[in-house]
Amino acid sequence: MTSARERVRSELTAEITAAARRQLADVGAAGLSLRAVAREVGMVSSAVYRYFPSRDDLLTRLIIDGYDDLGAAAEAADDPAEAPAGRWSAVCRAVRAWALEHPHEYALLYGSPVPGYRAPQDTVPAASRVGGVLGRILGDAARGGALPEAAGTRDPSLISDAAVEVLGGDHPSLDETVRVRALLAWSSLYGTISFELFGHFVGSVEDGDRYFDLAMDDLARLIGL
Amino acid sequence: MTSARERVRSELTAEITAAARRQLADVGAAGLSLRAVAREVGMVSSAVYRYFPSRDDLLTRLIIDGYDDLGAAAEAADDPAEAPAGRWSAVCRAVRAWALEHPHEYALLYGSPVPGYRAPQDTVPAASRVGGVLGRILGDAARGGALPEAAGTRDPSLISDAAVEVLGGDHPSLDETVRVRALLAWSSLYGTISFELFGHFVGSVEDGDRYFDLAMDDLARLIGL
DNA sequence: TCTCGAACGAGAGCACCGCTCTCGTCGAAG
DNA sequence: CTTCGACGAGAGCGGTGCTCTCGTTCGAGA
Repeated sequence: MTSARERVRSELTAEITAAARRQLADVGAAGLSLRAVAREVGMVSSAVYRYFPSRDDLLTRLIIDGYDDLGAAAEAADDPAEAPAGRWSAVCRAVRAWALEHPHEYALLYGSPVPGYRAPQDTVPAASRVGGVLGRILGDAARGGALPEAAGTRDPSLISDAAVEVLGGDHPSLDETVRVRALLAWSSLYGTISFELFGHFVGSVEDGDRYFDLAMDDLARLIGL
Repeated sequence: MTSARERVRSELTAEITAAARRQLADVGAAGLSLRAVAREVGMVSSAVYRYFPSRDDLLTRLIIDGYDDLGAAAEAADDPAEAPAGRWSAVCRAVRAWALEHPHEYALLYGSPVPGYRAPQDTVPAASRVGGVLGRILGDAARGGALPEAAGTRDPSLISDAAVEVLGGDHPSLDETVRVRALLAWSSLYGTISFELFGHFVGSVEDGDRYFDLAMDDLARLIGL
């Protein structure tokens, strides 16, 4: 039921986002210009507004695509047959590799929010894919008996039920203490990558690859994997 | 030996940076407009270029000031008479409090780099003040015997000599393993704050204050404090 | 004390930006 | 076949960073 008009519209939309993606990789989100994107696809700037109501909506599209691309990379790097600690390291390495390959996209996703704070609702499903992978590793480790028994405390006012579900759900090995550590490890992964990418490790860390592996091993131990 | 002209120049420079600081707090770094700053101080835009050669130089000034302000807050929060773990928590809390009070400045410091990657040289001394405080805590803990004996490994290609010096220098309780953990804890502090400030914890962490305290306690234990 | 150059503020202007509006055109649904 | 909506082009508005020029004014050296 797709008319020719709808097809050419979706093709043009894809072409615009592709051009925007290229420009994002070149000059970063701050330098992304809707007019330049229009020039690249051979349009006049006002015509682009038929497809994206504003520059920020175009950026939101790129954010969602970026989350999806990163999430796919993380999912592809996770082999459920491996041991939990190995899975954790592999996924962390994949996230870092993606960030190093797409620094401007990474900055768009995990750096300073760009506009008047983007609408989170649309980006949530794509944004939670990496967290989902990491949570699955934790849950599998718990169900596989790789985690020590926990004290079993549960404090509903600290971590949301949705996050508890993502972090492996209910299990004797999972309590608020290890869930806090899992969230901490999750954000620390991005803290490490951001520091490397944004230059805060310049002058301190000499061998980024080895430092990252050691740091992620420490985080795995922190969680108990 | 300061002529009247020099004095009025430094006063005007301060007035411009103050106006820019206010605008940064209002609309963020991306929305900071040199022309608006000029309007606020009652100048025409071209006159501001007598004091700052470009908008990015003005931003660099704000970055340095921000690092200094944050560093001062961290130093003020550190009481060397306290136990290492308590000092660590206090400094972490101070950094977070500063970030929550100055979200746009924090984003400017630790979010995506703004221009064509700022000149790091000028910002380095101010930027390393918080790291200096945390490193001092680690060194004091080692010299105070609060840390377990370490294996004593030293790998010069992993962490720079300058960073080793900041992280307490040479001591039997300090080896590459705990130094990696200290750097990890350092970046994790900012990873945690950034996730909270940039909205990545929305839907997961319900009680930000308590989560932060628990997470920082975990990091202190990771280092061995 | 006078002079001359440097510092300064103001203004015009350039190229670019996001975004809006209007106006022909063309395709597809009725 | 008609008609209406989607579409691209173009002009234009207000804003931006930045440059250049032009009088003015201040202050250091003669």
